[in-house]
Amino acid sequence: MITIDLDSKEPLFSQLINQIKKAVETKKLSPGDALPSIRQLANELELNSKTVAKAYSLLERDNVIESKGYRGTFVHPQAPKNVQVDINDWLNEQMQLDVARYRKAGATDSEIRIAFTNAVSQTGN
Amino acid sequence: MITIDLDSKEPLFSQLINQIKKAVETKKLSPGDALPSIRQLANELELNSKTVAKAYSLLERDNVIESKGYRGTFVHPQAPKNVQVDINDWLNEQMQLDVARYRKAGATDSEIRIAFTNAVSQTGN
DNA sequence: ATATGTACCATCTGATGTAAGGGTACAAAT
DNA sequence: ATTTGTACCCTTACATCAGATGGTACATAT
Repeated sequence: MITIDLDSKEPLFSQLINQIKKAVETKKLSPGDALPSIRQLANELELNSKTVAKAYSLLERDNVIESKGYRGTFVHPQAPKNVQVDINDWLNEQMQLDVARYRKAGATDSEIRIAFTNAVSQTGN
Repeated sequence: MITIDLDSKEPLFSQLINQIKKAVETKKLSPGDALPSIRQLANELELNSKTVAKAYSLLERDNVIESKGYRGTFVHPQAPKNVQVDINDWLNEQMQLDVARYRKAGATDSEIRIAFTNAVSQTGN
């Protein structure tokens, strides 16, 4: 059902995310459907469980799937809506605008990078 | 007049910038004063000319000094005003706000970093 | 016991960026 | 000829991060 291309430039966890999202779009996965457990899927695809866990946690953040602890992981009730929304698309747009703003103010790319590193690492996440 | 600490964590070009700015603040340097040429200063401080050139070009961008080509480099007429304005202060403030905005939207620090790298490197400088 | 998600610890590889140095060359002036 | 700023080329050392993997452990359930 899910295939992984080890030679792709696309990261493994990202391939997982996109394939699950596509499965929801194409109705191969419906709200409430159970997903394979992290360790199961990792075993089938011969991936590390941490890689699958990363994909799952990001999918859960975007409300595409729902973790129910010891009961397993399921497709989120609003998954069909939420697969359309990609936070990274929004993020890339905003970032382009912000960087353009910094450059227009005369900042060097190097200075912008340093300020960015400060903002991300200084302010705890 | 200018001293460089090779063991400081502060980059050499940055030490140069700050010392020249301070010299303007404390009136040791006045508008119109000639600065040592890039190669001269590099020789005196035993630095690479590229390092001094970097400091000078950043100081010129901030209108603290003024390059007059073959005639040399001079303190900018509005230097006393402009040494007060540090673009990096503004940059750090803005960046903090923007990153906070991204995080509030649910973005991972890793995703934020990737989007940032895209925005800076994809869009030509 | 076994399985669930989750949270830590750690390591490694590859990519990228900064800071700094070194070289070479140019036009425009003295 | 020499000096000015400036613009390229390339290299080195160092740091950080992404991606991925491995191990261990936990509470909560069946």
